[in-house]
Amino acid sequence: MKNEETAYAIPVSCRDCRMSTMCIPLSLRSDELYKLDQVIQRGSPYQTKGSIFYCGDKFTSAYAVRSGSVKTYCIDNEGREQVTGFFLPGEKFGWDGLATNYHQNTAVAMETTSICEIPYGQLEQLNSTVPSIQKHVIKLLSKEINTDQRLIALLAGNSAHQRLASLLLNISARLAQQKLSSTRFRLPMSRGEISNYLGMTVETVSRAFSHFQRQKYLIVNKKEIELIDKPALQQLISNPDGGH
Amino acid sequence: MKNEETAYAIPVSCRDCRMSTMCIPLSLRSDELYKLDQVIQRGSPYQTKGSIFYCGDKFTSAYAVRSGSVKTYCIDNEGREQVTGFFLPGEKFGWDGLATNYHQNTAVAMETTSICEIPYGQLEQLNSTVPSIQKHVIKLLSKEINTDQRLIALLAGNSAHQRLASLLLNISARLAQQKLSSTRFRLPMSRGEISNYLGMTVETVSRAFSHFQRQKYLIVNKKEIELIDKPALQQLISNPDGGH
DNA sequence: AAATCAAACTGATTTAGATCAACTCAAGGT
DNA sequence: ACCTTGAGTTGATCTAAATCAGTTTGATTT
Repeated sequence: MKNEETAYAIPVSCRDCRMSTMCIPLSLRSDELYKLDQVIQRGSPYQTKGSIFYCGDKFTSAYAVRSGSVKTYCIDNEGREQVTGFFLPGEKFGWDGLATNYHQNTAVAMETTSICEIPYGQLEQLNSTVPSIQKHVIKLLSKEINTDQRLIALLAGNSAHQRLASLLLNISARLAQQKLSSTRFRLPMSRGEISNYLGMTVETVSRAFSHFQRQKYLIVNKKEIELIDKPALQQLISNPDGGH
Repeated sequence: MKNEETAYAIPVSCRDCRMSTMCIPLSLRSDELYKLDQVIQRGSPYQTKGSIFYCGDKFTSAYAVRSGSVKTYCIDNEGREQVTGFFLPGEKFGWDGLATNYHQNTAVAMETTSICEIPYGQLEQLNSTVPSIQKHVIKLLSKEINTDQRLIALLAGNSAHQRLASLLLNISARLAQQKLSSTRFRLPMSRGEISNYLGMTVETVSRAFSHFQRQKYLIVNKKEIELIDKPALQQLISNPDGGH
């Protein structure tokens, strides 16, 4: 195991978890937190490419990333994989199965990853004693809708360069929320995963990175990224002639 | 007013509404239905291009289409409109504001349209006496996530022809759910709205329609559509060489 | 009925990005 | 150390769809 930073002891309670400042517990009182704690399961870490759940599995739990990262993807009509989301530490995923009771996506760890599992049935029972939880679930779902709709807008109306710039700034902002560096980071996903997510080819992603580097917007070395001119990237997205 | 079919009396209760078979009331007992009825507001119809709510409005209600049709759109970074959804009779919309308490979209009637308004605050209060309602809301949100993710997959991995074919078959299926003809129908949205939604230009939409007609997949006359070879359209989506 | 205006269609041309094809580089495996 | 393998980059070519430029149609106004 090479990812030293993920090989730490599994926290025994939400209170000890460094994610707690942006996780569900945020909105809970101490006694409520205790009840949630009893319900959340903390398994051993997933290896790279390890599946957390498969498309078609019965929906029993939602999940939160504690460390590492996860992608979700679905298989469209004739067999092609379509990446639907990337999830970084502190982010929740797996709610897609709630409507049908079966997961509509497969979730896979993109690196060594620790996960909190939130069994939904037990969460629902908690609802009677901790009503704020269901509200929280609704907020999470609604947030997911907002995220998806932003992606729809990105895909429908933007050029390849704009899409990649958006993704990079988006990841940067999400890392900032976790108090991690928003200018220097390691992309957990491969070029292929990026291209699939953004609806383009690997070659175009690669050329876009090279172009950004030539323009001195960033420095890229494989998955290592250093953003050196965020305003320029921002400008690229919102302003000029990139979209249709 | 030329749309005779929409100018009927406003139902006074969910029980009398022809949509009730696929609306929220579906899962309610008689006494629960009565309580819901007290809460839902039925205003006078909206005219074409009339706004139901604006992006940025405080979120107070979700909505259901009783007759007519609605589009939702948001404004992206620099001013461009992006259509995020089309809603047909029986379909619910407006949940997008739940996470932030402010609507992230503007909703506009695409023709003369009657709407049920579901005040969310009152719905939440109902929750204590009719717990199944909150479950229903969660299902609706989750369904919206599934819809959005299917659109993401469509936009990310499919050609212009495939996108249009998908939209047509999707609308066809949704009309079928309402016991309306799934082969002959009138599209409520303009070519411009379709092109925006599907991330292409009006010209490409128009040419795709012409192409489908030449291939005898359908007959198109402005907004009137008759699907004559659904299997061929289906084939086009799932099978051949359309995507990247 | 003529004039106006917007939506839709069609053709010609251009272009962003896909496809095809090498090549480089780093990580394991033997 | 050598071979394999897969991810990533780069170049050359091709094509789907954008853009540009009318034309057609149908609704609305005068």
